[in-house]
Amino acid sequence: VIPRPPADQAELLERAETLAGRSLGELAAALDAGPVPADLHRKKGWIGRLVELALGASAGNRPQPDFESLGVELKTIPVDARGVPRESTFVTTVALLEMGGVRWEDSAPRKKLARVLWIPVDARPSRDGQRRIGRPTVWTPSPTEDAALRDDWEDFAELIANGWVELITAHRGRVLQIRPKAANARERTWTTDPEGGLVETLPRGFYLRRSFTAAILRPPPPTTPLGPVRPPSR
Amino acid sequence: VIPRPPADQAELLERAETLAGRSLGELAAALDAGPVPADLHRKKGWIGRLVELALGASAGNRPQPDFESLGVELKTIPVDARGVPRESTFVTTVALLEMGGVRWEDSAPRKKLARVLWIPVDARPSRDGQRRIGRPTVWTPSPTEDAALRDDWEDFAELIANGWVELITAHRGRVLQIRPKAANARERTWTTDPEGGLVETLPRGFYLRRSFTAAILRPPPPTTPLGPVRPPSR
DNA sequence: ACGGATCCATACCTGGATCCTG
DNA sequence: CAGGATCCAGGTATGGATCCGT
Repeated sequence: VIPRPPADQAELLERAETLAGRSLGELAAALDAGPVPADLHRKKGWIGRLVELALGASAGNRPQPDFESLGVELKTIPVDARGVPRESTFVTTVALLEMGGVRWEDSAPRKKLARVLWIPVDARPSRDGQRRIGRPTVWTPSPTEDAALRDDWEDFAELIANGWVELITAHRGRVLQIRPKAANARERTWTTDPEGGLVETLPRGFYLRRSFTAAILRPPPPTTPLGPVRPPSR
Repeated sequence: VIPRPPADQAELLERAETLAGRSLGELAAALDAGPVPADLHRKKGWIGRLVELALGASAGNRPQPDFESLGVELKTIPVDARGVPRESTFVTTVALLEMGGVRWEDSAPRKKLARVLWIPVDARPSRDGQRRIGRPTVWTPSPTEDAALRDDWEDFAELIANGWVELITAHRGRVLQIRPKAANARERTWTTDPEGGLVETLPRGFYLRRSFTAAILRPPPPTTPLGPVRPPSR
């Protein structure tokens, strides 16, 4: 039972809506994807792959968007009972050697984030097989959001291009972070040092902060000329 | 039971001598390498890996020589009852884009062939588990052999550097051939065309002709001032 | 709470070679 | 017979993310 790729974005969103409310167990059974692993806490990518399968994403680990012809990237995101993300979101690996001379507009994270289909997934503790899929959100960065991402990215790009990648910690960046992305802390990749030579360093990835994705999933309430609406007091 | 790497070439050769006369079944059992596959005709590299294991070769698919610190390349070679090779011998992949501006002395096949430990393996049909390992030969190209290899290599290098790789068939080369090296004929890699642009083509490898390896495994009988020795007629 | 560290699946690549028609 | 085609194992890289100690 493997669905074909959706023909257009409307069909993709339609399908994503049909997933809302279904549990992981139901979905896996319907897709003949085997039982929900008992040790789901060690199968970190399992839900993401399950939803890819359910939506007919071009499977595999290719660098293209999940729905290449549609230009849509799929991201599942674990949320609490209120729909607030429990984790930051991995965006893409940091291409350390290519951070010089690339503009934000042409950067890998910008391309990944150009259009994202967010699928929230209930991540309340101890409910593995019963965890439910939430309602999807298609998102494209607003000018404000794009500017915030660009500001952070340009800060990182300058540091890295100048060989100061070791100064970067997860504290940096208002909406976008750089954190390790590797099998373990002994992994190594190449970067440039302040003198322009090649040196080894830990592979890193771009991540979106929780506060940023929280705002995406919870659009602000509409404001009126009279100010924010308050619930009637009884 | 996995042997450590040999300390020097003498130890390597010693160990290789102890393999002579043993069957694949015996060797596999001694190494705890599982049973000899029944469908050995589809496990093309199995014997090569078995012997690597037996001799403590730095396992895996790294581009280094099998015995890196010794500068020795290990090659098993299937032979008939007389010790004559039944197949040509794969040497290395053709690095199509790097054939220009490299001298034979610095080329990949030259490095691979600088010193080879040949292990003949009985390849008479229908004797799978009973096939026996033969006596090893350590070989370094003689000046004559090196010149023959160089001649062929330079012919190939010129063709490829000028974008004429498609003209190369296995008919070409007196001792060294170029033939496909790929999972199948639809595989593609890059090469340069006659105008210097990049085009896709089938990945290829260097192979030693049977007649060449036959001469390595069967050194010529000593000649005397009276001519070749003939068996006494009774 | 979150910054640093890590876990799993799978595609891809390389190195081991021999297969198999015409 | 041998030129063209192919087969398998295992390591590495990439993409899916969440884990977990302080």
